[in-house]
Amino acid sequence: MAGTDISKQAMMRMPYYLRYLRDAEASGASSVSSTAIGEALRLNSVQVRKDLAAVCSSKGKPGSGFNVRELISGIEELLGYNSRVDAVLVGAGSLGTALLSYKGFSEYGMNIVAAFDSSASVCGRVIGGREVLDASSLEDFCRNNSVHIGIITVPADVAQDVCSELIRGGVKAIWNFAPVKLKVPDGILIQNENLAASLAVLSRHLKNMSNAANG
Amino acid sequence: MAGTDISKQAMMRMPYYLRYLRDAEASGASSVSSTAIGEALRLNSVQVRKDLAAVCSSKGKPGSGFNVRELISGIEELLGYNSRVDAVLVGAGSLGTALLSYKGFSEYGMNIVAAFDSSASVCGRVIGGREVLDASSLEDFCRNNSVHIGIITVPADVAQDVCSELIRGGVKAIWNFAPVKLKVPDGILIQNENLAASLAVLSRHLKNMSNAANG
DNA sequence: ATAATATCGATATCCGCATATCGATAGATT
DNA sequence: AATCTATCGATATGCGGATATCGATATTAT
Repeated sequence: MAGTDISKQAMMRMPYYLRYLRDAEASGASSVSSTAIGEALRLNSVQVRKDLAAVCSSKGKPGSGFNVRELISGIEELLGYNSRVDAVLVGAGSLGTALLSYKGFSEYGMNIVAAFDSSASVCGRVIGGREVLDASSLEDFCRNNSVHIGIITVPADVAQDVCSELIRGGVKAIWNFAPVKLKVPDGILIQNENLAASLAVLSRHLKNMSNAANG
Repeated sequence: MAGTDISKQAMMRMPYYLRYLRDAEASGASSVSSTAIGEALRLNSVQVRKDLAAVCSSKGKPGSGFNVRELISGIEELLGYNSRVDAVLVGAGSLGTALLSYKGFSEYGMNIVAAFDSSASVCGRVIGGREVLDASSLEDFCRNNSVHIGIITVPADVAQDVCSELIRGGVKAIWNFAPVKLKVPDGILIQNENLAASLAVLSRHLKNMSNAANG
């Protein structure tokens, strides 16, 4: 079945393809070549073909390329943009508040149904249209509402506890913004979104540049 | 010189090491073994040694391990947590506002000195203690203030324009939150922080799980 | 109809990074 | 002091993903 055999890396390129294809369709294109996509996205055309081949049964035709509409449908289907997945967010600090206020997630098929925090001063407040609930009810909430995605935006030292609680509540995939490696049983996915790590890469680049400049 | 020969992947693991080491130091440990680190962080001990060897001149000693304090200093130095790097943020929408409000960056040595937006309704507003400036002054601001890091949180369709402008202003590294592949000349680093891509990975996992369950 | 061009899919190669192996050395134990 | 154990660094192996090559096929032009 589609999806299983797609590498994580390829999956992460899908949103880029999708955006390009939507633009192309808006420009009136009905078919597009892997060469053109590759050029626009700075990807090898072979890689583009390989990625797209895994998306949907729609084959590319020599001479013309791929059918834009079919690819768009295929990728949207693959990414789940047409369906809705519920998620909970834990940790209504500055980053958590940020994500709660962000309007873009619904476009990606994700719906944050509830937010949690352990601090009494935050509980009860409404952020991004959702009331912040007490963290003690987290596990039950997940179980009762069949929530399978958890977003962790708590401080590092409590991230593991929150993680374990989410899993006990039935969560299968966790988006972790805390700068710690979480320990989870097999079958649970952790997707780390480590801002510190990204900054490290930026920092390395600047350092290398100044080193190169100064000898 | 330290830093150049460290892979991007290794660099991204550094914040995890640092956190672990700080915890260890707080617990009174003066030395720590690669085995212990690897176990805590779910990393191969060989990889840990290789990463740490690249950090600082401090060698690990057989029998006891690495000196905690020296490692911490080395990593902090490597990551630039002791120095200050100025950055500008472009796009004060919901995500941009989120990042501006986030207090954690200073801890990582990054200082967002100014925010920009093209919308008249947003310019002049104060977010996270910084006034939002008009986007037309972006390039000059970067040049005049020697800003070398740009953060892009604008909609996808204008991200490339903003990117080019940042580069003309002298920016050397860009943290890109827009879901597009930016085209830049050699020597400019783009670090993509694609939330849609992360969600894609979560989505794939859930899909695979339900497929596995339903046959 | 025929030739030229664009594009595809499949196979093979290459590369970076993670992992495994192994001899050497510091510290602990008896 | 002799021996044992933990840990290190260096070298070799393995794997996943990106890239290159090549024959085949569709479209376009003459």
